[in-house]
Amino acid sequence: MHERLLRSKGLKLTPQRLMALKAIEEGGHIDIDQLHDSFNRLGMKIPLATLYRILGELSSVGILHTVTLSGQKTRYEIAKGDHPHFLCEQCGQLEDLHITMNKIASIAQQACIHTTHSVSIMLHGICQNCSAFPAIDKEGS
Amino acid sequence: MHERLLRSKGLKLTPQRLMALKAIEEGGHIDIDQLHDSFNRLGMKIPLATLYRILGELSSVGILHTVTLSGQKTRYEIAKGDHPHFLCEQCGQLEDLHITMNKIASIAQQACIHTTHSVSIMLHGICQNCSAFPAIDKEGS
DNA sequence: ATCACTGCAAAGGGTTTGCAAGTTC
DNA sequence: GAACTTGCAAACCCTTTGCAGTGAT
Repeated sequence: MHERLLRSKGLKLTPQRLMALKAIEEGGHIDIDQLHDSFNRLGMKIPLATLYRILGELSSVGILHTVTLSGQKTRYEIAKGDHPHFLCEQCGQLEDLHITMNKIASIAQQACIHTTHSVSIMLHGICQNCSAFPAIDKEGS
Repeated sequence: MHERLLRSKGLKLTPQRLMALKAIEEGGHIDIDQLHDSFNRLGMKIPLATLYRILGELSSVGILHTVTLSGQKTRYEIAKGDHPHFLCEQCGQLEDLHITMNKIASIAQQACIHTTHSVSIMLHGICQNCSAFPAIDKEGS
């Protein structure tokens, strides 16, 4: 399945690439360090430099999509079309919002005289989990 | 005017801060290098480190707003409430879109079960100027 | 005069690159 | 076997920080 993806882009199948795709698929929206940890947990040593290269390639061919966040590490997700995200300001978790971008884009487009190719929308707030347990510090003190 | 802003935040009036605010106000959405150039053009030498510090302070007290872009330098604008932006993929210019965020946010919110504090919306496309002169390369070859 | 701010230089962190060795097809 | 990919180390940003000197109130 990921094999098809890679082949379709003319990329060779390597364990590193397959593992990266698997981890990102399972992890949802993860940054490079979380990805690196996924490798380590399975005993697969991989240099960050290689991960950066893999993530860059997969992004540039459109297999991955990057979410750039102010002051935070870039998150990666399997590309599945534009959609809004919700970022929890407390725990940093990123969630997909299930709404077609068309609605939003069409409204934004009303104010925009240019040709729009894509729209990125990020909501910032506090997620349900953090609302329920506001004092819990994930990072540990 | 900028004097009031700084005073209201308990910040001292310095030529560097006033100049930064003036340049950002005039420049619209500029990055730190463009800001640095503004200083240089007027013969004001200033280290980047100081600019970073000034921009960080003014942002943290809410006088400035930062726009984080994937793969590009952060842009700064005078904070004037949330609003969508349009980023030209060709020339990189950033424009304000004049539409209330409420409309967009309310639609996005329909898909979002969490409390939302802010919304950032970025449209990506080709601006009018670049559509008219697609071959012109601002950077020079 | 005091506290805040700037300038300078050096450190820091994330990301990229060159090249040799190892893999995939 | 040819082309691509990985691993390693070093280089490269951009950004932050420590500290002494300067400036604002």
